[in-house]
Amino acid sequence: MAANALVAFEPRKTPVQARATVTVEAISEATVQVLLSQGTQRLTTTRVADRAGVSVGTLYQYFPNKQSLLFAVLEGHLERMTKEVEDACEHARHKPLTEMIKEVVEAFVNAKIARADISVALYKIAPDVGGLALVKRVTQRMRKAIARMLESATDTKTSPDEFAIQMMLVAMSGAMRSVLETGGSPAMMRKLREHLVVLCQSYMAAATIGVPKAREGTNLKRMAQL
Amino acid sequence: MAANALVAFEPRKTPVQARATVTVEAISEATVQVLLSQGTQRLTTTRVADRAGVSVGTLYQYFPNKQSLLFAVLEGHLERMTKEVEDACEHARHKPLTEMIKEVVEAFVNAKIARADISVALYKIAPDVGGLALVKRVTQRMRKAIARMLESATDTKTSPDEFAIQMMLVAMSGAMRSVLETGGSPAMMRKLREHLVVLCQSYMAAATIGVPKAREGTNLKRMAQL
Amino acid sequence: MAANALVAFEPRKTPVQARATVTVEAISEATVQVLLSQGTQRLTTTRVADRAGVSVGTLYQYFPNKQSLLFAVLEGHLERMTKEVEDACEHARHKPLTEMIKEVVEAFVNAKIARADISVALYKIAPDVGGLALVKRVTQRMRKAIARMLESATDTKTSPDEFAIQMMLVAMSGAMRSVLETGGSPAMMRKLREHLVVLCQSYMAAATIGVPKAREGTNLKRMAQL
Amino acid sequence: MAANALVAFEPRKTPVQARATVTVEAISEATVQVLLSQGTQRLTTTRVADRAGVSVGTLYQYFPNKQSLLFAVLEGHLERMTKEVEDACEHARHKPLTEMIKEVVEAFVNAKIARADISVALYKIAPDVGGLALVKRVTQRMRKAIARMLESATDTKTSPDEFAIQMMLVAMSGAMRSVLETGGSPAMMRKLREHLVVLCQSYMAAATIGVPKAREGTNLKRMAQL
DNA sequence: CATGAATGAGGTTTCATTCAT
DNA sequence: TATGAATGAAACCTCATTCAT
Repeated sequence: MAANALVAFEPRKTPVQARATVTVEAISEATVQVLLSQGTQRLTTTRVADRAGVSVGTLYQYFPNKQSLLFAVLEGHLERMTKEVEDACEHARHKPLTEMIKEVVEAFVNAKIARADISVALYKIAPDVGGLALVKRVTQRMRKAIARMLESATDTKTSPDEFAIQMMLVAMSGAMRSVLETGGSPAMMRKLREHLVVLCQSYMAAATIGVPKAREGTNLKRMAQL
Repeated sequence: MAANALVAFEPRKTPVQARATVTVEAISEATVQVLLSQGTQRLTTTRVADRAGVSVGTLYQYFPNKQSLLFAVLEGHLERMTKEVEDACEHARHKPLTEMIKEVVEAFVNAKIARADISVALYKIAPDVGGLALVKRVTQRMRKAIARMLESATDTKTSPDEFAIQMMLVAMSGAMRSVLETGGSPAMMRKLREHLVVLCQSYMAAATIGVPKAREGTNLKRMAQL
Repeated sequence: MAANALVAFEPRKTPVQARATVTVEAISEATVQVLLSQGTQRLTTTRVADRAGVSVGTLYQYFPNKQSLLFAVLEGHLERMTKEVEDACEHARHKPLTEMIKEVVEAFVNAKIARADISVALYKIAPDVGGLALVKRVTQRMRKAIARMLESATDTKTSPDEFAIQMMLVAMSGAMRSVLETGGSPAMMRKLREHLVVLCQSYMAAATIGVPKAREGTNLKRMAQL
Repeated sequence: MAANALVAFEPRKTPVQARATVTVEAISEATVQVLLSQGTQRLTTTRVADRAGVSVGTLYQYFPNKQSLLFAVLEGHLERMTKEVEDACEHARHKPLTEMIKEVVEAFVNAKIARADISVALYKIAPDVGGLALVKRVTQRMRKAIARMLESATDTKTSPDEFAIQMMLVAMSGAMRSVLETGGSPAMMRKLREHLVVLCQSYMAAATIGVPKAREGTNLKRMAQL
C-alpha cells in the first residue's frame, strides 16, 4: 500500500533537456524558500511558481499536482541526508565502537545543522505528503549502514541488535528535531552534538551487553523518524 | 512574545450555564474525532461542529477562531500528559537513580500509549497552532520535576545537569513520536519501553559522571519536544 | 409608500415603567457609542446590548429588529435638531431679514457642532435605515418654520419662495456634513459659521429679489438633506 | 496616513492580455449595476461576479478585496467628474465673474445629472471604502482649478479666498446630493441648476467684497464634499 | 512548450434573531 | 421579564487545477 501510494507522486516527465532540469531545480528551490518565508498555509503552487520565475502552467508541466512537488522536495532532501550518513558509516569501519558512534552521530548532526532551515521546513509538510513512507525507507537504509559498520568494530564481538540501532536513530533524530524547531544557537548546537554522542555511545554500550533480544515478529521497519 | 502570542487563543467566552459546558466539551472531543478520522486537511470547523452535534455558530461562541480551538485541545492533552509525569516524579523520590529513571520513563511511555491516537493526531496540528510555545512550557515543567526528583536520589551525590535532563526528555519523546506515528503493535510498545528505560538510564549515568557542564547562557527552554 | 415603510420600525412596546425607559435610553445611547467606536460594520446588536449592559434578548424586547433600533436613534437625534431650529425661528420673528438668517444659521450650526459625533455617526446609517423619509420630514418642518419666520421680516414685503428656502437648507446642511465628516477644528467651525451666514444671507437676498418662481408641480418635499 | 490607507486598495494585478482588460471593465460595470439594482446590503462580491459573467475567483484576481473594488469604481467616477469641472474652468477663463460661476456650476450640475444613478449609488459606499480621502483629493483639485480661473476674471481685481471657494464647492455638492438622493424630476433639476447658479454667484460676490480673510492655519483640505 | 486568465468548490467567520430556562 | 446559548444562512476570500492562446 505504501509502495503504491508513492507511485502517484512520480514526476510527470523526466527532464531530458538542460533547460528543463534548471526549471525543475528552480521550482524545488522555490518551494523551500516559500515554505520558509510564508509557512505551510501560504505555500501555494502559484506562489512557488512566482518565486521560481515561471508560470503555474509550467510548474504543472513537471509535477502532476502539489503533493508530488512537495514529495519530490522532501525526497531530495532525505536522499542527501542519508547519503552523508552512509558515507560516514563506510568511512568509520574497523574502528572501536565509541569512535564509530562518534563519527556517525557527528555526521548526522552536522548534516542536519548544515541544512537546518530546510529540515525545519520539511518537518511541517512531511505528514501531509506521505512523508512517512519516505522516512521509513531512509531510516531503514541508515539502519543497515550502521549495522554493517558496527559489525566491523574492532573492540566487540557482538553488535547491538537492529532494534537498538533503530532506537538510537529515532532518539537522535527526535532530539535534533526539537532543537532545530526551536532554533538553537550555534553554541547550543555544539553542546547538543557532544551530548548526543554520549547518549548514543552509552546506549549502544548498554545495548551491546544486554538488553533482551528483539522477539520474533517485531517489525523494525515500522519505527521511523527523521 | 510567546506569552503574548498565547493570548490570542484564549477562549472567547467562559460557559456559565451547564448546557454550555457540555457543548464546549463536545466540541473539543469532536475535534479529536475528526482529526483522527479525516486527517488534518479535512479538519474544518464545520465538520467539527457537525460531529459535535452543534452549529458552527455555537463553535465560534466559545472559540474565536479555528486555531484557538486546536490550541485548546492541544493544551488539554499536554496538561494531562505533564501531570502524569510530575506525579511519577513525586512518587519516585528517595530511590536509587536507575529505579527513578525507570519509573518516570515508564510513566511517560504508558501515558503516551494510553492516548496514542490523540498524540498522533496532535503531532500534526501542533506546528500550525503555536504548539511550540506550549510544548516548551510543559517540557520545562517536566524538566523541573525530574531535576527535583533526581536531587533526592539515594545513591548519587551529584545529579545530571539540566541540559542532560532536557536531552533525555527530547530523545525519549522523539523516539515515542516515531513509533506512535508508524503505529507499532503492543509487543513493539513493550519492547520500546524496555529500551527507552535502558537508553535513559545509561545516558543519565554517563551524564552524572562526566559530560562537560553546560556553559553559561545556553538556553534550555529553547530545546523542546513532545 | 414612504409612510408605510416607517410603520415597520415602530418600537415594539412603549415603555410604561421607569425601568423600561431607562433601558431603552441606555440602548439608544449604547448604539451611538458603538457606532462611534467601532464603525458601521461592527455595529451589531450583541455589541450594542453588551455596551448597554443588557442582554440581546432584552434589546429585542424593545426593538423588533436592528433597523428599528437605528431608526429610533436617528429619529431622536433629528427631532432634537429640528426643535432647536424651530425655536430659533420662533425667537427671531419680527426682525430684519439678515438678522433672521444669521440667527437661524447659527442655531443650526451650533446644534450640529454640539452633537458633532452623533451627527457623523448617523450620516453613515441613515441610508440603510430608511433615513431618507425621516430627513424629508424634518426638512419640511424646518422649511415651514423658516417660511413663517420670513413672513414676519420687518424690512421686506416679499419673501423668498419655498424652493429657495429648501435650497438654503440643503446647501447649509451639505456644507456642515462635509466639515463634520472631515473633523474640522474649533477654529474651522467658527469660520464655517461666519461664511455660512454670509452664504445664506446673500442667497436669500438674491432670491427675494428675483430668481424665477418655482413652476407648478415642482415637488419641494423631494429635496432634502440633513 | 491617508496616503498609506490608499495603498491597500491598489489593484492586485494589471491585466496584460486583452481578455483581462475586458474582464476588469465588466467587473467595474457590474459593480455599479448591482449597487443600483440591489442596494448596498446586497452588494456582494459573488453577485458582482455573477452579473459580470465571471467567477468570484476572477474578480479576486484583479481586486484584492471587496473594498478595493468599490474604491476603484468610486475613483473612476470621481476622476471623470473632476475632469469635467477642470475643463469647464479652463474654458471659462478671462470672462466676468458671474459668467464664470455660471459656467462652472452648470458644468458640475450637468455632470452630476448625466451620471445621476452612479452618483447616488456611490454616495452610499463612499464612507465604507475610504472614500473620504479620495473626495478630499478631488475637491482640492477642483478648488485649485476654480481659483486659477477666478484670477483671470475681467471685472474684479481681488478674488475670493480659497476658503470661500471650498465653501461654495461643498454647499453646491451638498445641495446636489440631496436632490439626487431624493430623485428629483428633470424640471426640478433645471430649477436646481438655476438656483445653484444664483446661490454661488451671490456668495462669491459677497465673498469677494468682504468676508473676513481665513486665518493662517485653517486647513482647507479638511473640508470636502462631493 | 510556456503562459496566465479563468474556474468554483470549499473554507473560515459573522451576526440577526429565536426560545428554553 | 431577562438571559444568553444556539442557530444557520450567507458573506468574504483562497487556491489547486485546467486550457485557450
